[in-house]
Amino acid sequence: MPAAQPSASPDCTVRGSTVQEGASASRAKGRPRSAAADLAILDATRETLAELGWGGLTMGHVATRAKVAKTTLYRRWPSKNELVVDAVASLFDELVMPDLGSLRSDIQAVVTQFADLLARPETQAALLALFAEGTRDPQLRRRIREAIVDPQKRLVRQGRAAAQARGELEPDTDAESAREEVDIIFDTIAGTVEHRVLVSGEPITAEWTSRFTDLLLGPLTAA
Amino acid sequence: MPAAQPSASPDCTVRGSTVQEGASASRAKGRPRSAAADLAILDATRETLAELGWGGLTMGHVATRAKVAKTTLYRRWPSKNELVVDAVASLFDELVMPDLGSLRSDIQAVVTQFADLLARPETQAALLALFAEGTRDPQLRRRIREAIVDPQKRLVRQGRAAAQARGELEPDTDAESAREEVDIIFDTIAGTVEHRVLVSGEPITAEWTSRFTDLLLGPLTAA
DNA sequence: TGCTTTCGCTACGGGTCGTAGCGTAACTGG
DNA sequence: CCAGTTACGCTACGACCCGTAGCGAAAGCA
Repeated sequence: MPAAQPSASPDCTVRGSTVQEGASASRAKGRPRSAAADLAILDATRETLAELGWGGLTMGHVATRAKVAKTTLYRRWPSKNELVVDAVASLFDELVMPDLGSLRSDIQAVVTQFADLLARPETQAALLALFAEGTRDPQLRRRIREAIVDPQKRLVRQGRAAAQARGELEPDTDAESAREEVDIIFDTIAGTVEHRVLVSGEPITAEWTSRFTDLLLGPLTAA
Repeated sequence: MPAAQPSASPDCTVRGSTVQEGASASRAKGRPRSAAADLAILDATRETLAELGWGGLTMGHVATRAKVAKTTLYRRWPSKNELVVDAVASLFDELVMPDLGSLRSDIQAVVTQFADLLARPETQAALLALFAEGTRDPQLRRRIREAIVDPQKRLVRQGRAAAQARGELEPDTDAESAREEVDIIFDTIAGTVEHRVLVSGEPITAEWTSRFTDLLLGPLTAA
């Protein structure tokens, strides 16, 4: 398995005081943080997640596995939740919107990609646990949305744009209405696949994907 | 808020040995278990869940609140997870399939009911956490499916049957195909509403429900 | 009146979280 | 080259929770 590329925002804590002082780009003064440690910690988090699941993920384990002191983890992330957000977010970056020539095949491709991602043990162990914590901690939920959920809405937007360019969909008339439509499509795809895989525990077959795509295409397939 | 009726299966552990001996219905011999304690524990679990969330739910808290010794909890449920399954399952029994005269209004009514249920703090705190644990513990997942998920599929079946009786839907041709259709519809409704409420964190408005229903009805609305 | 099982209580071992204190390592500016 | 600043590894700690064990007492049955 290829090592996932580091997340866009490796650090979670701010170096120095909270108030921004002096120049905008503060030149670090002391010993710089080890970038290798960042990667080692995130990798160790994903590996431990895959092997032991959320319940078995302890800061001690991660630290040992990353060959790093436990205190080093707490210097970067305030809590286990934030660490896992960063560790998991990068997994979603591999999702891409292909342009296969028809809206139907594009949707099927994305659904299949998402199903494969959810089949991986580290995703499976972390995603729902993270969402669960998010229901209680509004700040964590915001981080989840910013790092994981919202970035993936690009897939829906890209797919819509391609279909509009092909003439399969009407062009947008109202920006607000378009945004709501993107949201509803996204929630439907993400929620349904998650529920099927993680709750019902049944596999995503090609036939299921085909049926589900029919549902999503809705009125278009009636013609 | 009205006290929820007790779950169908109050006990989780078997009294006596695992091997079934003698008569089928084993007549209890010693001091019987307090039925009042069962209800007090389940109520205390829901209340604590609503106030402190999953993370704040400890067996000690529940025991204290139910005015019961902690050991009494462990005599009935082997672990926190199983206790919460029973405590939460009864919340879902209040969902009903109304017969409002059209498939469209029936769907909207159920979606609204489900959204209201998910808006309640005890449901919100417990459901995703439970699902998350279920991804790691196959036995717990089975209990979740049997106690929470599968029973609610009746709603989809009832709605379909009513629509078929009205002539809005074609009668079933193949039993297997019908079962798959029920599954896909159920996963779509449950998953999408859960994702919208619990992950995206946005409210379910009447307008959203209307749009989502359009999506579900699919080809029918094109006519 | 015995027998059986539950009940409340107290205490315990094992594990995790997140923090504090220390001496040392790395890097920067004078 | 040397002081200042920051990160690092290590160890230890208090607080909390889990799940179990042991005890005497209570509540039903034969």
